[in-house]
Amino acid sequence: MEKMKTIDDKKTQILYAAIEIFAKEGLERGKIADIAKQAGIGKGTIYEYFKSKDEIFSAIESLMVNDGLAQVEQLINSKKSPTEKIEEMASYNINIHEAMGDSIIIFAEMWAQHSRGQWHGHKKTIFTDMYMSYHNAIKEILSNGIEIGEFRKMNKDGVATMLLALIDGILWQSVIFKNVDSFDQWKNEAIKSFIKGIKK
Amino acid sequence: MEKMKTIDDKKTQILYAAIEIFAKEGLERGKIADIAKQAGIGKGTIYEYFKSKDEIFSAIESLMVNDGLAQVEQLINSKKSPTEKIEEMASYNINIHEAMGDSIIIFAEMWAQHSRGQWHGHKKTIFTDMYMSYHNAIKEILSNGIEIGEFRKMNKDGVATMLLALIDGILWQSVIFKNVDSFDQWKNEAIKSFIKGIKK
DNA sequence: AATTTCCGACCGACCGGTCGGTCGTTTAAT
DNA sequence: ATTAAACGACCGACCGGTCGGTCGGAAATT
Repeated sequence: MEKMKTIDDKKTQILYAAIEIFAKEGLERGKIADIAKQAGIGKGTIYEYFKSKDEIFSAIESLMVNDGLAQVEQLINSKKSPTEKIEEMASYNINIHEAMGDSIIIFAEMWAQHSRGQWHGHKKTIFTDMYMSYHNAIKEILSNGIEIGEFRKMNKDGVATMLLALIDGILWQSVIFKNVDSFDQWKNEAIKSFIKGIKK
Repeated sequence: MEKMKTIDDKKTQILYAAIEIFAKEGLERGKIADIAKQAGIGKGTIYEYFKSKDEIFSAIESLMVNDGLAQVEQLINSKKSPTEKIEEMASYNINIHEAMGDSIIIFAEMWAQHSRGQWHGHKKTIFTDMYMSYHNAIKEILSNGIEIGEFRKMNKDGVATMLLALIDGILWQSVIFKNVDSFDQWKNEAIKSFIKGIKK
């Protein structure tokens, strides 16, 4: 177990180095040698823990996806009102870059990889699964809100898609216009408008 | 002049081949040799018309960006009501993939490239300019709508950001879940909700 | 009209640099 | 002393870009 832990730590160390490099350079231009340097280890060592570059990338995806899903689950099971839940989910996800710092850009890489993959008819990915989970979580909140009369009747799939779209889109714009200081204000207006759009 | 036309046609021919290849493989994995093959010409010939792979990519961006901006300008100057303008803009942009077919994925590539570019502190790109244009166009429509009492008072930057985010996000989800047949329904619900959120 | 010269679009074999992955050796741990 | 972990020089596949040569047709010459 102690040994297991050591291995996990090293894997994590490599993973975080890889996140930084891939975010900065992209999957193709980010070199294994760079990751090794960033992690402060030798290049060969990386291959003691991962079979290939692709495996590293997949591991990063799992890491991030699982983080997000854990957050959602926690939120779903909390005692807040539907409106608060929606607000919180949007706010949390839009602010995710505060927690991730600049490495947030790695999501762009993931998007590019997976949209290409989906398009090629590859099997469903962990990434699309994540979207489905989010989508369903939101639907659940909406159903609940409608039930207790907090929200109007609506096409729940449409609205769930909309909220996810909103979260993603705002996040991306914050990446591109990263020096916009009134971002918080924008974000709040967006969430407020969204809530107004679904209120009874 | 006749010669000029020939050159333009060849450039266009290469560009469309490149769009197909880059959409399918990404900027890094899409090989010049593949583009040549797709265009039905020799590899060397490509370099008669473009200086480098990057230049081809830039040309593709200009092509797409300019198309979008022309659309926006036309819409802005039309005689429709602000509400209709908003609806139409959202609808047009969300449906853009109908016009572009599979090549829509090249936008993912553009996103990835530019967010990375921003990170590296590159100068503003044609891509960010495009966003600003859209943003300002939406603000103008909103201002007008508020003036004539069709929309409530709001933080226009926030709402413009929100609408752009929404458009992008929905578009992307349609790419990832491309086999969703109720997409139109979702789209309409999203637009309807948005409008309700900004009505007076 | 026939013939020669000239042109430049087109081509793809080739070159040089790059980088993922390997492996024999060194170092550390037990 | 034995085993496990770490290492980085090395290999070779790969690919963007180059360049000398080809060839069809236009212009010049006869």
